[in-house]
Amino acid sequence: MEKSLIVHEGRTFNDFISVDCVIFGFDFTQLNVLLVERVLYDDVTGGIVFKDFTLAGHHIYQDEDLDEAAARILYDLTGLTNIYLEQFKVFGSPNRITREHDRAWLRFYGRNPDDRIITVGYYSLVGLDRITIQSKGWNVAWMPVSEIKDLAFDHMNILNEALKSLRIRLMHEPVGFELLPPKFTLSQFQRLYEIILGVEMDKRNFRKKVARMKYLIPLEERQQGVPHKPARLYLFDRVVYEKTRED
Amino acid sequence: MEKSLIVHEGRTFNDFISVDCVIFGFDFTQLNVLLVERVLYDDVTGGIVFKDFTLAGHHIYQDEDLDEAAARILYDLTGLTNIYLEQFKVFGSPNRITREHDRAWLRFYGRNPDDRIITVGYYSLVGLDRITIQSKGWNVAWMPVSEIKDLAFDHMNILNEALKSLRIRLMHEPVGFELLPPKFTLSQFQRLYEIILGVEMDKRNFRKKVARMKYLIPLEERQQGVPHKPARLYLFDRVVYEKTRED
DNA sequence: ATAGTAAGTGTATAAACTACACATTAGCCT
DNA sequence: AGGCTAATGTGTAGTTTATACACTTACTAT
Repeated sequence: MEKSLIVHEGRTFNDFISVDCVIFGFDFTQLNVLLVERVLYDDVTGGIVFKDFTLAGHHIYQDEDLDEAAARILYDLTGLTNIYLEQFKVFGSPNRITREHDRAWLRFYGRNPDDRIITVGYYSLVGLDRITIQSKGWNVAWMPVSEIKDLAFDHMNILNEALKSLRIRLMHEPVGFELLPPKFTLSQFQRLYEIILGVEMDKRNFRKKVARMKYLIPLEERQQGVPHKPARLYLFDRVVYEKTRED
Repeated sequence: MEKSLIVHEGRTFNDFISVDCVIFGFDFTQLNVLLVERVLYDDVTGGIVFKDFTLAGHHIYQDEDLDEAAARILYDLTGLTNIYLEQFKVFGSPNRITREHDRAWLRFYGRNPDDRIITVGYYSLVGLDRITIQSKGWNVAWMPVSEIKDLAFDHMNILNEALKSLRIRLMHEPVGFELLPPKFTLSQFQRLYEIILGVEMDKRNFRKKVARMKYLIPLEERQQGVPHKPARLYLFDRVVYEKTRED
């Protein structure tokens, strides 16, 4: 452990703490995660040794709060602010990074793979339509959670833990709204629950349940351009929700 | 940030990460927390400048997992192993330690109060009768949560966050058993909920609810030596509980 | 024996959950 | 224009869970 050498815009990074953000997005069909491409080049030839994906993560600045760091990482990748971020777990095993290709990648970028780094995991929920990815030189991509088989470092584990937390949270609080556009149909809302929780739900019973949520505002507006009976659109009223929460 | 100098039993401490344990105990009357006395002595006279209390905390060893560190801290203070420990939040604000007496205390013990330390918070639940405090030179004490007005550093904040997590958890899972002796009465069990959640509950309705918990085993045994009708004793069956959980 | 104390028990009402089937209304196709 | 397709939208009956509420029982201590 040496004094930190990495400096950026006049601020010093803390080399021992990083934040990883699991950024979830829902496209009415699947739950997706925002991933960042990682490339290892050959020291000698400069050719590509491998490509894979990491979660959105970064070290924290020495004078930066953890929540701030998570918000910064989210902003740098998506341009979004004021998004709900949940700190769900810390990953601090001394053997977090054991696979040889992960170690090689770190060495290539001048890091010591034996340095111990503690990572604080956050997840955030973004409505896919609200976002135009601001790549800033990174190659980023939405990927369906169901298709992700492996990730860099221990990020697959971090993703799984984030999913677990999200599921528990979704069962108790209506966080699903965050993953949808401002106006949505009840079917879209139901599908979101079914996909994230991995269950099937009865349409009538689901509607009875959400009818009790006073913060779910039905509009006169309807879906347009669909080849079937157009569904009514709904709004999530955050103010009413905050009032309801007091119990 | 310099190379770590503190070495203990041949292992190196990580100076940037610590673990704080909020160790809860219930004595049938109140919810208590295990605290460790902190003393600041005068540099010159050696007299006591102040005494107060901290949570049970410690830096982690470089080769130690976070959960291991939490278990070690709990063991060192109570001699207990195999106790449930829940990692509930990370405290990493760059301004965690601003009060002058906290800074003075750190300086006295050779630390730089401006060093940034990230603390991972765990809480654990112990049945008070199971435990004989192993002080190992520290002055430790159980203190009722309701009587704690302030603690060292940001530990009051950590305690409050632990309580918040515990309450949420208690509403969803029957973790209360951990705070009671192996055999307990339903009134004790109910009082535990009332005290931790800060609510009053109806005796008959409470009993109806717990009657549905199949992992709560009624014994033939009864309370002895009480000046009123002796209550039936109950056991928590962990095996049945784990089976019930699968739903 | 009696007073004090906490244990233990039942019923009626309201709210929430589950299972289940058919008519409606838009676009699309011919 | 008419019929097809596809998803929307709605009601009821049975079961389980939540809430409100008061008196008898069994032990100890005086």
